[in-house]
Amino acid sequence: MIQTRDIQHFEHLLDKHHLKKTAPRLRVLSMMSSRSTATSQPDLESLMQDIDRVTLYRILNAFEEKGIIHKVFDLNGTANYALCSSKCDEHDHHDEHLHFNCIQCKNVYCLNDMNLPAISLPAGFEPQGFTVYANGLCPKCSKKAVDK
Amino acid sequence: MIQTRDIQHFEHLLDKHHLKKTAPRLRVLSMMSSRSTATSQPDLESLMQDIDRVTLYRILNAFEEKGIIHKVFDLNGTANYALCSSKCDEHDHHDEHLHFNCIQCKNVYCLNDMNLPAISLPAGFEPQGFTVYANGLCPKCSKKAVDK
DNA sequence: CAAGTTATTGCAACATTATTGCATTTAAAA
DNA sequence: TTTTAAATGCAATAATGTTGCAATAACTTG
Repeated sequence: MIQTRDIQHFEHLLDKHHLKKTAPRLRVLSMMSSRSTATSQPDLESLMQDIDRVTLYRILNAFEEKGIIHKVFDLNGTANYALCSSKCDEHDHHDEHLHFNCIQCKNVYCLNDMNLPAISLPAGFEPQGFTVYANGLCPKCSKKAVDK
Repeated sequence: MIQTRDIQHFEHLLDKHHLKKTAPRLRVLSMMSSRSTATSQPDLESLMQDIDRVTLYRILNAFEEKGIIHKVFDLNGTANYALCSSKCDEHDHHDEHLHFNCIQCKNVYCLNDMNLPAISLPAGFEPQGFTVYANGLCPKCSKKAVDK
């Protein structure tokens, strides 16, 4: 459930990034924060049918640009969006966390607090960031598999 | 340059997966093997304009299903395709290698022979595979940056 | 707090990509 | 060679990404 302090947090977030506090934007933020997994653009669209498709598209773009949300691609290449951890901002947008794609329920989990081991690359490559995708069964689905 | 033994290899590959040896399929295989980086669907399309778009689409799907190629998403979420290492097959399709997205030239490199460090997940998650994406500058582009 | 300014929205239109059905063609098998 | 099963190419449609523009809503300033 969305609390008053969440609303205030969202408004602050928009303020911080010089984005106007509009109804569609606040609704997108509260929708995303109410979900434990990343949400695809089509899903967001059907969850908030009264927001225009193009508006949603632009809101997501603006949020991503500002470092408020990040984009994750699932196993089908569909873009999924999730709120960034509070540490991200426009200039230091690090989504170096781990993404988990469940092959059963298709949900995308952002496992923010995992620290990744160092990864070495061949000579010449100069990495600026890493993203790790794991696929398999999420806790819910692996539990179901055992229960059967 | 494509050698006779490559053609034979491709034909064998199709045979092995019970796919008919057709001209478009062989052309797609030789095109992909001639490129050091993964190739996007739009690029493949313009490289082989006389192959129908739908045919290309279906060829790529069939190849991926059989474990002949794998799909990599670049920073824009566009699918890029590359030949799998010879060890992949239908039942053991492990593309647990490292993908490198160059932010300059946009090329996608498949760094097959890197072994990834073990990655641990929260309790309940049962991973079946990992894919690591690094983004940054590839050897060519980082060299150019220094030269300037 | 009213008026002006600017960002944002929603609509229409268009571009690109993904996907399906079907008739025709081609490769492999008999 | 004939048969048959798969693959191709075309047409059509669906889904998604993107732009321009007029109307609207949010912020700013006097």
